[in-house]
This record gives sequence, C-alpha cells and structure tokens, in this order.
Amino acid sequence: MNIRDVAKRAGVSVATVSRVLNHPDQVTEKTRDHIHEIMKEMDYTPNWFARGLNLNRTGLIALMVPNIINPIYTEIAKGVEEIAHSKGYSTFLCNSEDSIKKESDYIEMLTHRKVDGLIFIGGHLDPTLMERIEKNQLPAVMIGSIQGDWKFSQVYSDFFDGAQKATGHLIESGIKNIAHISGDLRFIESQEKLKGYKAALENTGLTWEDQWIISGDDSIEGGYLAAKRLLRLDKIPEAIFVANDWMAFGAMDAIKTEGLKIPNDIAIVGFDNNRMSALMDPKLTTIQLPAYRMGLTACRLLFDEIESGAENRTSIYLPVTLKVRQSCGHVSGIKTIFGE
Amino acid sequence: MNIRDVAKRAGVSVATVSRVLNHPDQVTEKTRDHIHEIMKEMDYTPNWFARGLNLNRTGLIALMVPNIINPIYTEIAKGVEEIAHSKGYSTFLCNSEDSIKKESDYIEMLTHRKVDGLIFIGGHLDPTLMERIEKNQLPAVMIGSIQGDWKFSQVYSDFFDGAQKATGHLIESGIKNIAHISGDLRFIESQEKLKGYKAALENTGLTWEDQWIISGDDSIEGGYLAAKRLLRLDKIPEAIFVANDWMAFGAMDAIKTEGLKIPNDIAIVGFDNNRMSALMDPKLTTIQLPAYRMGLTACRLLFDEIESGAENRTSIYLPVTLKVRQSCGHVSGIKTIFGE
DNA sequence: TTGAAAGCGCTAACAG
DNA sequence: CTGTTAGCGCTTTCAA
Repeated sequence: MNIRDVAKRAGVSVATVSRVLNHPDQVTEKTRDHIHEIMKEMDYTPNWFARGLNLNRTGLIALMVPNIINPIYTEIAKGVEEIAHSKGYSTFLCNSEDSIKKESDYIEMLTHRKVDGLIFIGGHLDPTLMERIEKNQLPAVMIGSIQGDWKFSQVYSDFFDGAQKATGHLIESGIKNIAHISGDLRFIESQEKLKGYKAALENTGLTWEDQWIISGDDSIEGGYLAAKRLLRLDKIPEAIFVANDWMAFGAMDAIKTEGLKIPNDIAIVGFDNNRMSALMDPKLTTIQLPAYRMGLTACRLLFDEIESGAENRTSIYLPVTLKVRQSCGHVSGIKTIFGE
Repeated sequence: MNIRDVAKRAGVSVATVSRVLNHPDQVTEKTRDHIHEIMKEMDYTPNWFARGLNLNRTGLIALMVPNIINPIYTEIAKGVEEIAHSKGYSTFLCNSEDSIKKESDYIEMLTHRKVDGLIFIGGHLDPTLMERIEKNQLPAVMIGSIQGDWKFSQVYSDFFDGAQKATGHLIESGIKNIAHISGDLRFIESQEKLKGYKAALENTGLTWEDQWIISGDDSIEGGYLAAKRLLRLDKIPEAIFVANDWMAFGAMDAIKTEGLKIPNDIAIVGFDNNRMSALMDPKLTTIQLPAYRMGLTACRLLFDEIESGAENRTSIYLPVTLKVRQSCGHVSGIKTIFGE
C-alpha cells in the first residue's frame, strides 16, 4: 500500500497526498482533512526509503560511546536523546566497547546509512575515522576532554584541571603518597588525567613513583586488579586518585577485601560523579563531570549545524567541579546525605 | 556519486555493478575485480535508501528497553548486539524511559523505518503497541517475565519463582516480618514479583501488612524513598525484598542514612544481579537474572525468524537462581569475595 | 556473462 | 490550490 493507493481512494493526485505530508499549508483544509482520514483508514505510513531517497535526510542522529555499560555514558545519552527527541529525531546509540574495529564498523555503517549527524566521544576515536567523518561531510560534534583543532564543534571539559583538583584535594588533606589508577592510556582523556595528577604533585613539591601509576583499563575489574597490585607494593600509598568512578568501584572493593578501611587506611578520589558514586560505602569523593549537560549541549550544537547547513564550528567549555564526600577522608564530606 | 558513475568509469552497465554488489558469482572474476578496484578508487558506497527501496530490508534490528540507565538493560543490550553484529546487522537501541508515549513514538518510527526485527521487554509494552507490531508483520521477540499467549517468540524467566526464592530465603533465615519494595506495578514483571513475595509468605503460614508493600518506581530514588517510608512505620520490618537491585541500592542508602545496619537491623534481598550489586557494602544478596544470555537468546530467535521468513514462534525459558551474598544476613554469604 | 529498461514509493518543479 | 511528471539510486527481469 502506497501513496498512489491513498491518492486513488481520496480521488486526488499523489502530489496532493505528498503535500499533505510535507507542506500541509499548501492544501485546502477540507482536502487535507479528507486525506488524513483516508490515511488513517488505510493505516498508511509513508515509505521511509523512498522518502530518504528524495530528501536525503533520515531524521536520525548517531551517538557513539566507548562503553555503554558505564553509566556515565548513558547519562550523556539521555541528554542527547532528549534534545533529539524534541526535534523529532531519533538517536542511534552505537556502542563501540572500546574496540577500534567496532568503531570503524559503525562509522562505515553510519556513512552508508547517512545519519544526519553524529556525536562522539573525542579522543576515543581513531584519527583515521575522524578524517573519514570529515570527508563524508557528516555534521559531527565531539565531546572531549580538551579543546583540539578539529573540524568539529566541540563540547569539552578540562580533565587535566579535574585531575589536578582531585589530586590537590588529597594533598591538602596532608596526604603525600598518592597513587593513580589510570584509564586506558590510548585515550587522550586518560592522558590528560595522568598529566593533571602529576602536575598537582609537582606543584606542591611532591613526587610519585612509577609503580604507583597503574592502568585500570576503564573497567570495574581493571580497577579492582590495579588496586590489588598497589596494595602488594612494599610501600603502600596513602591515597589513590582513580581516573573514573567506574574503576574506583572496583578499587574500593579490592581495598575492603584486603581488610583495609577507606578513607582511614587509604583515601580514594574518583572522576565522573557516576550515578552510583553517592551510594557507595563510603560515599565516593569525585570530580563532577556534567555528563547530562554535555549531552544536551552537544546535541544542540549538532542541530545548529544540521539546520544551518553551515559548518559553524563552536567550542563550548563545561567546567568540572570537586564533589567532596567521604572516601577522601576530608571532614566536610562526612555529613553528606544521599550524595548532595 | 552513484552507481552510474562507477559503471561509466568501469566501462560497464549499472546492472553489472549492481551484480558485483549483490550477486558477485554472476560476474566474471576479471570484471568483478576491476569494478571492485574502481569502487575503492572512487570511494563509492551504495546509497542505502535506494537499496532499501528495492530490497525492503535494512540490516537493522531494534531493541527497546524501558530504561537504559539501569545496567541490567545494558547487559541485555550487549547480548543482543553481539549476535546482531556477528550477522552483519546493526542494533538500534531505543530507550523508552518508562514512558508509554515514548514507546509509542518509537514503535511508530520503527514501523516507518522498517527495521528488520524488534526485541522488546515484555510487559513493559502497551498491548495496543504489541498489536501494532503484529499487524506490521514485524518479526519480534519478547523478553519476558512470564510465558504468554502472543504471536511473538519469547525468552522468559519466572519472576514469580524468583521472588518466591528471594522471600523464601529470608524466611528460612528465621525472619518473619518481610516488606516488599515493588517495581512499577503497571508492568507484569512487577506484578509477578509481588505475587511471588506473597506466595512465599503464605506458603509458610506468614503474612504481610499492606503498608509493607510500597512501590519504588523502578528508580534508585524511588527505592530510597520507599525504604524511608518503611523505616517510619510503627512496626519496622526486619527485612525487605526489593523488586530489583537498582531500587535496592537506593533502599540500602536510606537504611544506612538512618543509622541502621544491614543485615543486622534490616536484611535486604534484591533481584537482577546487577553488575554493581557485588560492589555494594554489604554485598547484595539477589536473584540472578541471566540478562546477557537473555539478550543472546532473544537475538538468535529473532534471526531464526528473519532468516526463515516463517512465523515460527518459540519460547525459551531461562531459570533464575538465588545468589547469596551478605545483605540477607545468611552465614554462607559472608565470605563472598568480589561477588563470586 | 552482460546490457537495456522498468520499476521501488516518494518529492518537488512546473504547468495549469 | 491541484495535477502531471521527471527524477532520487538501486535491483532485477528480460533479451541478447
């Protein structure tokens, strides 16, 4: 059943039916209502391919995330989805699971499918893929940890700054031996955090040992294992700055399993303010990343570009803030209730 | 740039190029290689709409989940995605956020877009929508809490049974006053769990008070608030069976905030075996739902149907099991390490 | 094995 | 305001 059937049944031309669908104001109210009725009667829905073939528009944007299992990304997704939905667009959520192969499969597919736009987490994406996106003229927005010189609009935070704040907070509490469980160091995000950690120490005349910096692979299990290794060192650190809350959950478990107390024996500061962080015991002190707002903002930028058709690159900076709770051992965190 | 350009450049007809794409065996190896080369040279990718318009196939399946923020659904999504990806299909993740409006928007969109198949969480979907799916002849698989009489293949678990096991476990520990924080009771899943809870009590000659059954709205915050209300009753229950781990996280926080000890003052059993459950303090005793496997299985069933073209409804039952950790107060849970 | 040509269902330019 | 018609890029039948 197609537009011709509807036209026939309504006693009009296909053009008129098409107009009812695309430019309702160009049709008499009477004919319009009539046709609407017929369409409902016949339960007609326009063929999406035929439509796309003509308009070269899909009403679809894609969001590529490194790992959907980490709630911080679903938070971003919620923000993106909200804006997209309000614009009548649907969001295609692509989960690369930290695999470059999968990422590239997705980009391949997305360019085939011609989504109208793409939002991705910068620094997780292979540069070759980014070129491919550029070449395909796909409107794209990058959510990043740093401002870069790309042909994309950007929403970025300063992860270096965040890491410095996190580490600095521990230092202010009088702690000197601070270890770092890093994320996957292939990603800029993790590199920035590592730099921030080191900078905070250097700035206060402190130092670190190489064995105190361990990659946690951006997974809970990785965080667990990294913490275990730290606890087996001759000189156990007094605190750990963990590059994200997700890994921190694993690290906390490892520490407790060893019978140590957080924050008394070992203090912990995370990064992200994951939804679960306020529910851990002790509640996790962390750097608040405005994930939801990043999603909203990125999606707005994307639509600016889609709707204007122009390549108006914009960069928007969203600051991160320290969220003091209990795991850092700082007094002001102790009375925290339900994370607020 | 389109198939005609490629044909021209290769000195063949469009038909031949098309055949290279769709029926390579019908073309001489020589021409085939030549055309492949040209395509690579020109960086040609076939237009997806034009293709779909002819084939009426998209290479896309949809997965509709009630709330992506709850990790149990991302677990299912991973299973689905894995199979789909191995078949060269992409997964369109639709997040209805427990809203019937959004669900219906998505179904509307999906039928327009003609995804090749749909997997959804049964009992969360409005019956009207399910009819709509049926009418659209969309191959669909339902992941459910109960076997129903639908025109879909099903992967289901017995949530009644699970709830009974959970409650029963508390009863075996000698606890008599057991409250229940339920999910959103519009959903069959939540109803089943409520029934199982009541059945377990009745079977052992115990009873419940109406004020001990509170809906937690399937959110962390809802779980928190529900627990708070339970703690303000004159007669505080000794244990709570929470309909899912997600709400249990909130409930645990509420209990701790009140200065009570889990499990000593109040025991808790959840449902799902959410990834975070083994990291809570105390580690959460729960009913293990094989979410990942449900995703895998559902997707396999879906492809059975897509590939055969037939409507071969199958129902597959996956059992749930009790996972004893610490929050129930049962001795055998105490030495649990890292959730295993 | 290859080519010519007829659609797939829709949109929009153009003519009335 | 409405109708006629030429595509959009591809697949596939039919003929060579």
